[in-house]
Amino acid sequence: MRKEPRQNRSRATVEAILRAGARVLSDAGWAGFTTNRVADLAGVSIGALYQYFPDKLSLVDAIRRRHIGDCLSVIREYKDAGLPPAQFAETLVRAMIATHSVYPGLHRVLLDEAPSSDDHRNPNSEFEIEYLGYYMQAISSCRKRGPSAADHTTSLIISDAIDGVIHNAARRNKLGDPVIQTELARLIRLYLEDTSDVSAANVP
Amino acid sequence: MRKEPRQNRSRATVEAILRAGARVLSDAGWAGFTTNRVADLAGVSIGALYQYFPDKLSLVDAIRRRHIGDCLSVIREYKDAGLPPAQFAETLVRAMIATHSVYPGLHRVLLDEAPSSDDHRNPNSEFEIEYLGYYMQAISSCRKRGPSAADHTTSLIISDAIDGVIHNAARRNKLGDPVIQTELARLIRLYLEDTSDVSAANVP
Amino acid sequence: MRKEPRQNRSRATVEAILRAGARVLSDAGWAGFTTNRVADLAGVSIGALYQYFPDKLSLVDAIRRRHIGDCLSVIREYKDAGLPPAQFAETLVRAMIATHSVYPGLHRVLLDEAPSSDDHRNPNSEFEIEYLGYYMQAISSCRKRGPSAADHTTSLIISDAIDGVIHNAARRNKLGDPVIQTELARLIRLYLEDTSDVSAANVP
Amino acid sequence: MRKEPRQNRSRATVEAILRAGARVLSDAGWAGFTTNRVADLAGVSIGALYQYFPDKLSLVDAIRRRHIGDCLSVIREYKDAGLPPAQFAETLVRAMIATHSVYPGLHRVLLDEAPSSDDHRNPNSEFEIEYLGYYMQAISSCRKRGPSAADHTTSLIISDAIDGVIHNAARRNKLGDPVIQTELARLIRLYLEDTSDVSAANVP
DNA sequence: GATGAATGAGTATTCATTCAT
DNA sequence: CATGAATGAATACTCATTCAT
Repeated sequence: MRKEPRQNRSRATVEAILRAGARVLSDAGWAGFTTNRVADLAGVSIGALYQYFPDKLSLVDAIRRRHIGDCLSVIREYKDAGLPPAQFAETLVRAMIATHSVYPGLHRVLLDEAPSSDDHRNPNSEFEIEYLGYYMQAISSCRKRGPSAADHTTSLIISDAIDGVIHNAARRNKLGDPVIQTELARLIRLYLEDTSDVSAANVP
Repeated sequence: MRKEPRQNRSRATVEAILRAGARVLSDAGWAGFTTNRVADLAGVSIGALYQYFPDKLSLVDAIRRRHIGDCLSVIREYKDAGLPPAQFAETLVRAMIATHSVYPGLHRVLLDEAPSSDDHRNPNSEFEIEYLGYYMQAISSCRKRGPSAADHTTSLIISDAIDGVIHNAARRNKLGDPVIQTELARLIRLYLEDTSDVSAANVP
Repeated sequence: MRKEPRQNRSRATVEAILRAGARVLSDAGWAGFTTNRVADLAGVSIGALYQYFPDKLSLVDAIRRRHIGDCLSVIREYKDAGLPPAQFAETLVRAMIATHSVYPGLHRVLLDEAPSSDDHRNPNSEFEIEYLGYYMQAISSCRKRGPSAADHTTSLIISDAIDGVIHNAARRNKLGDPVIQTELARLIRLYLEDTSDVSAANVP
Repeated sequence: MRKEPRQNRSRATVEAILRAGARVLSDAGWAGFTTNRVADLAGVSIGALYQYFPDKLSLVDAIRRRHIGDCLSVIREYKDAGLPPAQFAETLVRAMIATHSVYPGLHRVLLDEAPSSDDHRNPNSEFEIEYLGYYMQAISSCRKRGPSAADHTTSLIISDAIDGVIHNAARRNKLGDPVIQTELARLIRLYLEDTSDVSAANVP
């Protein structure tokens, strides 16, 4: 950020810009994300936007930092709870859907479309590593045993399947449908409960 | 399309443009998809491109029509085969991954980023109806029973979970990883085999 | 200037702004001379700058007035000294170099790049008239005779040649080189000593 | 340049842009040099300008390359002629004035104001080295003796004095004045003819 | 008075599309 | 028919200047 907002007025401005930016990204995608449109929607002048964000990329980075923080919070909250698979799946799915409900398209646009200074698309980006790390902890905690090498693959499958279902539900405007939520949770539960998997081989 | 290519040369030109377009969409996304870039890569002049496609949208529509046709073929092929869940899941996943391997990013860009004249995002678009219809047939065929209302939800969950896993694998350059393929198939198989689901309630 | 600074604090503020302005003009040229940058460097707020200077032009005019005053002082000091050509040239060159050493680029930027309300580029500007007038006096005093019409041309040649050599030395970071100083003085001396010139014709 | 003009039409476009650019730089300086203004004056659209020049800097570089070529030609032409000082000075000054007469402000703007990719301001820029090299050859050729280390300083003084007088004459709209030309030539001749200089020490 | 947040006209650059050759 | 030069609306970003606090 170009400069730290000190007065109340400027903090409100920055907040409005971030909200408007998330809205525009979610609704119009990266191609429709123009700085003038964001400023308009935020109700500030284009100059005000550039007081705080030196360029378009830094704005989208700020929006991403905030959104990724939200995503990490969700999984971080349950990673050590030791809930049984049925409850873990149910809780995780509900929380993820809630996180994606305000700006349904935001996650996809931030991860797939929008460019980034730190390349978060990289499988070794800080975000991916932290995110999958939490998932692996959650899985071993859920299965009441120590970590296993195969948990990495399990994490990928679970997080990506959830991602796919939520993202397509958002596309179809069905994020609020309780049947989707129940069935997605069932998909995850069945996968977690099955012990005939490759990971079993690694746990003596 | 502005005019039907009749001569061989014209057909080759159109083919080159479509291939180049798919490549650019897959590699550079909608934001990097410029008509001049496509013409360059296709080895034709920008004027030639506009001979066959009246505007950018008609070009992306043509690319989409072709890609969607490929996707439909995959599921259409197995919808009446009556394979047991394990084999159906295995076969379906393998075929889907193969379909996405030539232009790994194309599917996502076409469905999520690129605008469209006929709104294919619409849950009632021709494509979605046909696609999900095939899935529903495949599911009831797989379960050796007649169709059920709940098969619609099952179709959504399965197709969207596959979509999510494949798309993120592509993003991580892991589309060829056999472990991903096996585990994705297992996820789908477990879900199909479980009969404690809501759909059971709908079948007397 | 918008208002005369009366208190000590105000005078210090104005002084800081003028110094910062000269520094920025010298280092970054007219294109890099922004009011916010000057205010920053001066350690005052942009609002304070606009308290004393109603706009950017008035600021650059104030800087120019001060610099031109310094230049006039140099030549005014020696115009009636009646030094022989060798000493006059030596002294003049040394003093001119000293005057340009604090803000080496300032003179050029003020005269060539920066716009001005009173058009100082105009050959009939107050500054040019006074400056060349002093030169003409110095020349006739140096040659121990009365003024001549041709002294105007001689003044132009001498002042412009000095200007060119000093300005290019500054550009090459060689303003401090004593060889440059010696040779420039020699150039001027030879020209002043030569009596076969047109000016001779004009003095009966 | 972004692409080589092949057809006649495009060669004319590039030529018009270069001429218009030189005119704008000369008349309005770097600060007034806007790409839209250049395109307007050239009678082409802004898009056409960017077909040939990828950005503003590349345009000013092209203008500079051409102008510097002209300057080098002048001195290159006389460097080996072996003319006596009086004629050499006369000829050089006349040619230099002619070169600066089409776009009187251009030289100053290109060397002092406009930024450059290859930093031609650098005393070690290709241009400076070649330019001063020619001057040194011309001086030793003019003095009918071999090269001397002090010729470097002599070159600086002569070229910079000429630069200063021409540039200020241009500023005063007096480039065409024959008295200026005569007197400038005299200044240079006297300096070249004087053998009491430091360079004498280096010639046994 | 002093501050610095906000404004918005102006500038560089891109890219879909047209049309003379 | 094919080519590629030309067009110009749209978009990112800057900076002189104002004014609420």
